[in-house]
Amino acid sequence: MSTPRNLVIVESPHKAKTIEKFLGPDYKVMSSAGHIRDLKKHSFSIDVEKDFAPVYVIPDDKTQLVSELKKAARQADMVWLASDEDREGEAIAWHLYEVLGLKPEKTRRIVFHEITKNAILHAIANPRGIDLGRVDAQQARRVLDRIVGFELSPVLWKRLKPSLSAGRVQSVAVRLIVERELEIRNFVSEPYYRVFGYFTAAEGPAFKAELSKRFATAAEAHEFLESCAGANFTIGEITVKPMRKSPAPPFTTSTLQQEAARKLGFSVSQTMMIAQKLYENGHITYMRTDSVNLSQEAVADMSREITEKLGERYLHVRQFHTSSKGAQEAHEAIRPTYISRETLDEGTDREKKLYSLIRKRALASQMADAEVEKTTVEIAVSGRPEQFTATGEVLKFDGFLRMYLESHEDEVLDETGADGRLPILRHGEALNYRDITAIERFTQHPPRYTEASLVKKMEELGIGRPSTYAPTISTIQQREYVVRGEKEGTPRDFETMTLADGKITEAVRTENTGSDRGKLVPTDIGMIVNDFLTEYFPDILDYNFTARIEERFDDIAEGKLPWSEEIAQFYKLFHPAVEGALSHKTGPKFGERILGTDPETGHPVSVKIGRFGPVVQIGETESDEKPRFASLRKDQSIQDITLEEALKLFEFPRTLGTFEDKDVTVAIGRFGPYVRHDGKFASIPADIAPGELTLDEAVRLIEDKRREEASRVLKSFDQEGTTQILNGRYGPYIVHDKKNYKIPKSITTPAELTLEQVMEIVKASDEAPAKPRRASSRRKK
DNA sequence: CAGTGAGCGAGCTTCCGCTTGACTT
Repeated sequence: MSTPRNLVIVESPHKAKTIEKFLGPDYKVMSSAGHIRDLKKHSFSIDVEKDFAPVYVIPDDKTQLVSELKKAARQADMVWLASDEDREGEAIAWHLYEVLGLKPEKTRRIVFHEITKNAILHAIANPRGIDLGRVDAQQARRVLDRIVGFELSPVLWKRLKPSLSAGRVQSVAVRLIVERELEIRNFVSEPYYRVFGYFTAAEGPAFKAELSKRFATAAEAHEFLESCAGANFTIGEITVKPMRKSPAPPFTTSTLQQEAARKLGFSVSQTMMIAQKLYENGHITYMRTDSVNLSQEAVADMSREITEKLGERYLHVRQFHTSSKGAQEAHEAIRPTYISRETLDEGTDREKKLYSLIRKRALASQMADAEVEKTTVEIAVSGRPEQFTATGEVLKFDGFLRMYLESHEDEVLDETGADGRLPILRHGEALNYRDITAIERFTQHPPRYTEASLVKKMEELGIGRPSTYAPTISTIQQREYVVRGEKEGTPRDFETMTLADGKITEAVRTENTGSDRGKLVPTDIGMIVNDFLTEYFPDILDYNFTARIEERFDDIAEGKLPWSEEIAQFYKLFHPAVEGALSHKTGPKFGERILGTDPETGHPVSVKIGRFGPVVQIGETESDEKPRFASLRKDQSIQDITLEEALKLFEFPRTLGTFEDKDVTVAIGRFGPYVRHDGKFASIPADIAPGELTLDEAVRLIEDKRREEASRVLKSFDQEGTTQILNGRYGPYIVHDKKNYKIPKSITTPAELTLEQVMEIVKASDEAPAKPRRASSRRKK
């Protein structure tokens, strides 16, 4: 077998495989699997004194790959660096050139934005050199992010809490969430009344209309209904307007994440994992992209598909242009690789659903506008200045809607029923009312961010990249700056008044309000870290910081200024701010609140962020007496905890008395209140207040727990309990050597298993190939 | 997935963007 004379290096192994097929036996295609070199992971690795010289290393998990690339490069007559045409891709090409020790005459830099044979052949026919300007811009980006992250984070460790982190992207993401929460907190919801009427004309069914005016009070609404009782209703102006709706562009990473969340309920990281699978299996193009562009081949295929399946009338070839800040458009939009594949017959359910969403969105983008006829009818009320308005929409031509309907984040349930068809109505025609209802509504605070809407906002601000949206969202949750809300909300009454047959009846109905379930909510730590950073580093936390710095990177790319100069200018302002923030101030800790004094000891009581999170402290650290500490419960907040609530936290641990000659104590632990006795623990159920727990109740809990433990052991094979069959929350399972094993479904009477059978299951399970770990699993430290 | 339960005197922690595997609690 002769060795190919050409080596092509791309970023993704899957891309390499595809391309190799296009290029024939003269070409070997390998991949770098992303960056092959970076700043050291655990050290600053930037020499501030020497023009910010970066110390690059090849990470351990890349050394083997790099040596393979080196070997292949030596054997080739020509090496084609085919990393992506964006800033990072250019840097990857340069690192490859440096690390592999390539020679200029044996190296070419090529780029393509689509994985099609033509695009690649065209690229090979039109090589260029490495764009060092762009490489420098990347180095500046990299160095800046390292400086910001590695200088800010230690400030947080010293002033607030160890292991915290800050960065150009994550800190701004947290800020968005914190500020939204403050808006919500300060929002005062006002009630108002909307009025809906159902009317009938001479012919046809009743139709719905809404009063153009909203009333501020129940009295005004009532008065209006009263005057309706004896009023005449007459059709006023009728306007008929043709309208067109256009399809959305095909998916980018960000829009895919948003729509998959709304339409399929996927989290941002789930979407990316599923998309990765689809990509690896060759079903879709690359899933980390900011481009809405489609290759000519793809457009041609889609045109054919639309014309064949739906007819010429449905086709409308369009070119979309990206509007998002900082887009680098190294790839195509996300689309199916074979558009005629309507559904997948392999893969998981979720893969199939996501594929179909991607396909429909891509196809719809090349389809005709939908045509709608919108009719607006005004209805006058005699003796009143207010008017009702009825709207009807008739779809004249469905166009792209046949394929795909985009959904919107803040979709308010439309209570006007606007999409219905109105009966035939004439100007001046008299109407009868069937019923008219005034409903109390409340003004709404702005919505909390979801993962998906946060990604949308970040993209608008140009913060983060397609490859980092999902990781950033999990970082800010791992640091516990932000949690997904769990509050179910509370019921709220609202009034309704209905006029029918000349009589007004009133009723009170109930709705749920204030739920933050699944939404992103800042924690105490998130709030205080944000306050701290915005106070000391307002420039970095500015929503436009990234956009501004991107302009500087553009200057660097154009060669207007050496990158180290640019960084030096930044550092001159930034570093003193770091020193300032570090300079230790005496007095209360940042974000600390003094609640008052402890009536028993007279010592000050305060709440703040402690080593392990929010904590109440009685007494001062400097005093001779040791201060006492107690953690806040999960549902309590530094912002609004009262002195009484704080003092209550010190009621535990408390000894209730003795049982069987051993102390019975009640305490609050990491997982809620519990009773402790003789080295054993029993949780206190949520419906018993731990403060009011009596010794009798505690003993009962201990006995319950003993019973539960006794029934937990189905069978024990030895005294020490190294091998047992236990009854768990999810049915029986085996414990052997402190590891848990699943009992195969085929065994219906697990209590009758023999030791031999148990050991067989253990052995089989130990030898089984490791199951892929669910990436969504949150790592508890 | 399978059960937990402290303390504020260890040492370590940390960034953003490219990209995939490796691997038990």
